[in-house]
Amino acid sequence: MGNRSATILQEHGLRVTSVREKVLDIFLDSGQTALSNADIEKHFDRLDRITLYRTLRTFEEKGLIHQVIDNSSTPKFASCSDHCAEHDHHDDHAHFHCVKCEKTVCLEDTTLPSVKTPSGFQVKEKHMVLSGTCDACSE
Amino acid sequence: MGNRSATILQEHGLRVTSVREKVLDIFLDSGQTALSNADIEKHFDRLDRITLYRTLRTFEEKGLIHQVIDNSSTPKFASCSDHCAEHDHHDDHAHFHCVKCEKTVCLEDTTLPSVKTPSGFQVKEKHMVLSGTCDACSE
DNA sequence: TCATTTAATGCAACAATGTTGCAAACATAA
DNA sequence: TTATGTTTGCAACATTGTTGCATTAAATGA
Repeated sequence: MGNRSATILQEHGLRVTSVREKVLDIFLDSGQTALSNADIEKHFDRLDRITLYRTLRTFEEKGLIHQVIDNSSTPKFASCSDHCAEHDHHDDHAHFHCVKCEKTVCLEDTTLPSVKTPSGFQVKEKHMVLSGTCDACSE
Repeated sequence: MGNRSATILQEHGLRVTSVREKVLDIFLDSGQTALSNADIEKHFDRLDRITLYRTLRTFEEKGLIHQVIDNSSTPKFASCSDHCAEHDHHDDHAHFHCVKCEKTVCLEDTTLPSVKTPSGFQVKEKHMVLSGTCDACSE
């Protein structure tokens, strides 16, 4: 019993607090969509922005979420899949950023092709971002 | 005659001012490396940050430079190749972001593979970012 | 269950950056 | 050289990132 987010928090060695539970719930419910700080704050009546900032940083450090790169200026995060470990994020699919509704979604079905880098370059992470208009905004 | 940057500015319908000339020169000399605001300011004794902000915005709007996505929080820009037009940037190669020296370079030799998107999605831009350590920092 | 320990929260405060308005300085064209 | 419109530099404010610190809350063991 106990809800899913509390379990996940404990598994990652984090204390279970109401803020963390709720923030994690929001990520778990967000599906394929990456969330900005503002997106998360909408779910709260009142949430200290510094607390959110630190919550997200902690979550990222512990491997619960990872930052999603897109071509907006607003940082966004998404929950990690199971193969993400602490300090070692893998997110091997492309993301799509809609320039109209500003949503950024994971394209789960895609896989990132390998790109050959010049000698001496050691690749740790790969990101691919497509941008344009999403299905809802293209109509 | 006159220098190259002045010509480019005129070709894009921009007035030739000392700030613009110098900023554009810096981009033309930067080779494969994308530049942050701070990188550019280093070349000046004293440069108003608002002027630089507007200069970069103007350059981007007119198609002289484009923003390079990387996984740092610092926006970076690079000069556009010839096939970039106003409001229509094409930058079909991957970029590499070194997490050690923070440099972001173009990997000119790479080409971005096409990724199939779900129906209804219209792709306008593609970006690929690799991160890790560059040749100089990997030793 | 309660007391102790340790971590999280909320607030103040500051830094950095994005952004606009406006007057003075400048580039361009006649 | 002058008239015109653009660019610049400054003031000012908004937003976000970041740290220190006191208060509050969670976990642990008795």
